[in-house]
Amino acid sequence: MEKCSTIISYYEHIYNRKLTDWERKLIEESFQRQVFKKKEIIFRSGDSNTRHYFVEKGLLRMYVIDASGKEFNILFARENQWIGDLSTPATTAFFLDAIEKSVVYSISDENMNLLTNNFSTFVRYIKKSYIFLQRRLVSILTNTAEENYEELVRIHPELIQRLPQYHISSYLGVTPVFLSKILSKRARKKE
Amino acid sequence: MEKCSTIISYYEHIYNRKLTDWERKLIEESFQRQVFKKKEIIFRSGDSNTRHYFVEKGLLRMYVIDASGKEFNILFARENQWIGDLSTPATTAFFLDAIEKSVVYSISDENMNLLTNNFSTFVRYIKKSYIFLQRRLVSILTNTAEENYEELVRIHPELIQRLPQYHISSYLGVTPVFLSKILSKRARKKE
DNA sequence: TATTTTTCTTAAACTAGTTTATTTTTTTCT
DNA sequence: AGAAAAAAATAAACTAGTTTAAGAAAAATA
Repeated sequence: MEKCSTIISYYEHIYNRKLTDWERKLIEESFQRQVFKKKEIIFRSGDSNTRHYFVEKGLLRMYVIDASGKEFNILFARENQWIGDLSTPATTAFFLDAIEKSVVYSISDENMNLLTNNFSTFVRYIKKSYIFLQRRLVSILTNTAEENYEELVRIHPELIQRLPQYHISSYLGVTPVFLSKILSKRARKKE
Repeated sequence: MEKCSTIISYYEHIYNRKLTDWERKLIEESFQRQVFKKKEIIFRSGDSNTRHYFVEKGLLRMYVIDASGKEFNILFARENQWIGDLSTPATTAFFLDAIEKSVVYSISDENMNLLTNNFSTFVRYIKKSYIFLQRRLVSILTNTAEENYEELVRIHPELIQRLPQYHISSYLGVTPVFLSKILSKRARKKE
């Protein structure tokens, strides 16, 4: 009958000690137990202030839908795993839904920060790196090398100037030969 | 003539306040100024205890070399950016080198943790997620879909049982049709 | 258990990206 | 400035992965 026992034992496991009454209270006030049916959408692209989810039972997935409507899964979470968009509270590009009927504990980003006194540079650094990497993975999964090149030109024009072409091709995940093809096609177009 | 002025102003910018004398002292004791020539290798795959690098001037890149000897860039860092392998102190899979002659401040992971009191669950969560994502990006850049499937079978056999095939194919970044081809080829092989 | 819906397989024609090799252009070094 | 080395372009034959479509198998539902 303990309200958040799964979550509390999770934290006790992580911290390797019993939680104080104050900590237990904070957890019980922060987390919200939710049940999702199979195929139920938990958040969708365009939503802001998405929450973090800890799966007690079931299976969730986070995914993107590209311009042509195709889905690409980014992450799954099963029992005792976390899932959510770390970009929160910013607008998310992802969808989260339940593959199986699932029981989860969810928490807002704000409360998550309170719980973990997230006020350090290192956290910002990892968080930023993570979000960056995530974006990159999505680009590679969803776009052609040509599109990824155009994006790079748009967002980091200065890098294009400073990098030899073979470093750019390697970043895009293609051969130098293929990037060269892309560039010559591009040059022909712009006349 | 101030010893770590670039780094100190970086932290003052991030924290949005002057640093205390104690903090300045900690920074001056933790960071090590280093100069790398163009093409100089800073760390290589197999090294452990790699450091974190903050670029004052120049351009660095972190990359993997796959089985066939091909390089894939994972990350670049220019002025005022951080680079390093967050998996440290574990053995790294990456190479770090200087694309241009570069001046950097480096710090050990241990000192980085002291500086940012990294003892919260949230940090672990992001760090783990980040490392996971990084591995995934590398897999997608360097392996064929077939190899990625074999890896998934090896590392998460239980997921294969629980996921419909089209979710697996989406995770691997290929079409369900192509995964089906892979599987039938695989079944033929194992007879 | 029969029916409907969802998932998986197969095939064939196609496209994105690779490989290897050769030539041209640009950069670096003395 | 001239020679040597590194980087980029081009071509042609190849392979990994896509698309569309139709049928088979499996799962969900009445």
